[in-house]
Amino acid sequence: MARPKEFDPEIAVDQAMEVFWRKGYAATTPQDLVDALSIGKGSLYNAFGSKRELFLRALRRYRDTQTAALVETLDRPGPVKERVRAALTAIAEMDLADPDHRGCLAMNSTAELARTDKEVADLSRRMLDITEDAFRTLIAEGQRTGEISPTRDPAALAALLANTVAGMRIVGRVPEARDRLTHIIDATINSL
Amino acid sequence: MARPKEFDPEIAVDQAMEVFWRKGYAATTPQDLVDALSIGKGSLYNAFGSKRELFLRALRRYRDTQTAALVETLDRPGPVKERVRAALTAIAEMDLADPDHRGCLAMNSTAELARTDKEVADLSRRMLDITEDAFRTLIAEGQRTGEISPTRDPAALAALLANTVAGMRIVGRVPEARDRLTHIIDATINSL
DNA sequence: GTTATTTTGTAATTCTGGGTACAGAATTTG
DNA sequence: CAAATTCTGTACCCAGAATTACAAAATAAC
Repeated sequence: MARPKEFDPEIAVDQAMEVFWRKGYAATTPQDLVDALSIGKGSLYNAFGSKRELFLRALRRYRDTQTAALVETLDRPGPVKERVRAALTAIAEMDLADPDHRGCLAMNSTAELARTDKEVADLSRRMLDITEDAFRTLIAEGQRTGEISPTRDPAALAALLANTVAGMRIVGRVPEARDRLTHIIDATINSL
Repeated sequence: MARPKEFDPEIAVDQAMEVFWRKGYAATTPQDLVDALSIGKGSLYNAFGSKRELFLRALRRYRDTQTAALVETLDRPGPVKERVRAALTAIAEMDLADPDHRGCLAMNSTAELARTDKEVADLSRRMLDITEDAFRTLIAEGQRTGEISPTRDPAALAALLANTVAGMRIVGRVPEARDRLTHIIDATINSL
């Protein structure tokens, strides 16, 4: 109906996500975004309205891709405990391999903004819910196959595993985290 | 030797800690600090040099008081598992009772600053180390008394417990955390 | 009581963050 | 092609952040 955009908003959101992930919300300036997305300020504000709106889009995108990746890993065939280990190991390796030590955008945002921004808080809650659901389903399967004791409460165990993931993503940001993360994974698997 | 300070720097650091804890580092302005400490800007900068230096003093103080409180709880008499439960419950209740949902200053600061501020990152690592040590000692005691299986690796289990605490303090900040935290504690105790 | 020293409060000061205004360019529709 | 509409880039704007400057005040030492 009129002049078309010269950039792809979806790609732009992805790029914005990287910036927010690396620097945090408050520390990211409009100029950082303009530089990273390679568009003008006019286009930025025309397309996304405000820094916060763009941030929320980026955070939603992050949640969706991350939870999908976790569910995908947990859904692969094999013994249940091995699948849990694979998922935790993937997360640990991801954090350790990242030279920027960005951790998890959602947990970082929770720490930074959950108190004042309800929308961010709800987004994080949703992400934890999805993570817990995925673990609960897996644990129930493990109890059917006999890999996990039927006396354990799947809901509680799932909450614990989701919490372990959340913790790892913060702990993975402090220096010399490798041994810590390895210990956490080993002890977790031995606790199932 | 000259004019004495009209305020107690120790108390001022405590008050600054409260502000940083509530608002985060970047979101705290010198004006916020001046208001909370009830001193002038001149005094603030004369006494502490810069916002960052004051923040680091506050963070150190936080680490010291928090770790001391945890160690104190874990050192109380009673069965080992009950002591772990008491410590986790105390943390959960603290987070749930706080109307501001501030979580843990050290973990919040890690999420916000660990990537760029080595001093903050090292401080957080130290706090995790102390926490882990306290749990490890307790677990060793549990293995001596037979409360905890001797086949388990105390170091790994301690890392897991410290990580559980770290996770809880983030997770406790999202809405409707009570059930989640209760589940986490129950599953943790059942995993020992 | 004078001097030296440190603290205090107020008033600048500088810089940046987040955003707006606007003129011109690129489209679609008819 | 004209009209209507939406995008783009540049320039501008204003508030507030973090600090500094400085004069006046309070004290200790002599």
